[in-house]
Amino acid sequence: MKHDISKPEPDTARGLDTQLCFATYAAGLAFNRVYRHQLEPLGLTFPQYITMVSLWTKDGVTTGTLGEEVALETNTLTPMLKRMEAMGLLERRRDTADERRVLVYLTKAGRSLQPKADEIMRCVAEAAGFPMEELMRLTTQMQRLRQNLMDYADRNAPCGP
Amino acid sequence: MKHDISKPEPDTARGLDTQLCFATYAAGLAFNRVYRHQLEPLGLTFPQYITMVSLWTKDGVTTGTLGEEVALETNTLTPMLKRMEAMGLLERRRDTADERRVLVYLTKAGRSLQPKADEIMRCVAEAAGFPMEELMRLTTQMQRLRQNLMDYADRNAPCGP
DNA sequence: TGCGATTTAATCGCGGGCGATGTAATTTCG
DNA sequence: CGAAATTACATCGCCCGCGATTAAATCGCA
Repeated sequence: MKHDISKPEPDTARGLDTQLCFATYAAGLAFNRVYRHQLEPLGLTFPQYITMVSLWTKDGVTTGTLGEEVALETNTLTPMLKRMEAMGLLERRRDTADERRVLVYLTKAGRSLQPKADEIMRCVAEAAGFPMEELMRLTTQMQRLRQNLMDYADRNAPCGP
Repeated sequence: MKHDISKPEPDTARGLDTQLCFATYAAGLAFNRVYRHQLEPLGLTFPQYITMVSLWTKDGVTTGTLGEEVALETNTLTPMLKRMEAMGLLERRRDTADERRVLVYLTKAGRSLQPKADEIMRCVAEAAGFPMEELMRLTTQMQRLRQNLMDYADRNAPCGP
C-alpha cells in the first residue's frame, strides 16, 4: 500500500465542531433559549408554543394526531396539554363517538394569543439572520434530515461493524 | 369578487412545516432518538455522549469550560457529571490551586468507550443521508444559526412591535 | 354473541435543561 | 489588611422527553 491511511480517518471527523448532530442539538438549545425569553410574557414554553401553532392551524384533533404534528408522544403530550388546559388555553373532551379518543379544542383565550405569538415568530426568524431564500432552503434540509433519521430509526439497524 | 387577498399574510408563513425553529427542534428529537437506541448498549445518553466527545478531545478541564463546549450550564452539567462519575467514566477533582474549580478527568473506562462511540458516530452520520459536502455545509450553517441566535439572546432585545 | 387483539390515552420513573437561589473561594480596592 | 464584589459550582423546583406499563374502549372474527 503506497498511500498512508494510518490516520484515524478524518473521514467522519471527530470534534464536536464538525458534528451535525451537535450543531443541531446546540441550535435547538439556542432556539429554545431565545423563545423562552420572548414567550415568557405569554406564559408559554417553547414546546407549548409549537403545540399552539399546530392548534391555530387546526384544532379539534385527537391527542395522537396532535402528537404526530408536534413530534411528541402521548406520554409527553398528555401532561403538557393538562397544564395548558389548567392555564385556560384549551379544552380536552372525550370523543363521544369513540371514548378512547380525547379531542383538543382551543379556547377564546388560546386563540387570542396568536397575534402576539406571530409577532414573536417574525422576530425570531429575523434573529436567525438568514436571507429568506437561504432560510427556506435550510428549513427544507432540516426536514429532510429529520425524515432520514426517522426512517433509519424505523429500520432499526444495529449499526454492526 | 376579483382576487381573494383575504388570506392572513403568508409573509412569515404560519404552519409548522415552514418554520426553521420547528424543523431544528424535530431534527434534534430525531437525532436524540437514533442516538438513544445506538448508545443504549454503552449506557450513555445523547448529552452524555456529547460530553464524552468533548472530553475525548480534551479532559482535565473545569466544569464551566466543559459546559461552554457542550452548550450546557452548571445546573445541568453538575448532576450529569455526577451520574457519569458514578458510572466510572470520569472523575471530578477540586483544583488544589483554586478550590472553587472542579476539574474533570476521564478514567480508563471512559476512554475505552471511544472506539465504539466512533463507530456509532459514523453510522448515524450515514443515516443522516447527505453527501459529505452537503453535510459539512449544513453543519456550518447550523453553527452560524446557533451563533446568530446566541448573539440575539445576548442583545436581549424585547421584540417590540 | 363473545372474547382476544388492537387502538388510544394515561401513568410512572428517570434523565436532561434552566431560572432562581445558595455557598464557598478568590479577587479587588479603599 | 479587610469588606465588598466577583467567580465557580451546587441545589431546588418545574417542565419536557421517552421507555415501560396500565387501563379502557373498540374492533375482528369465529
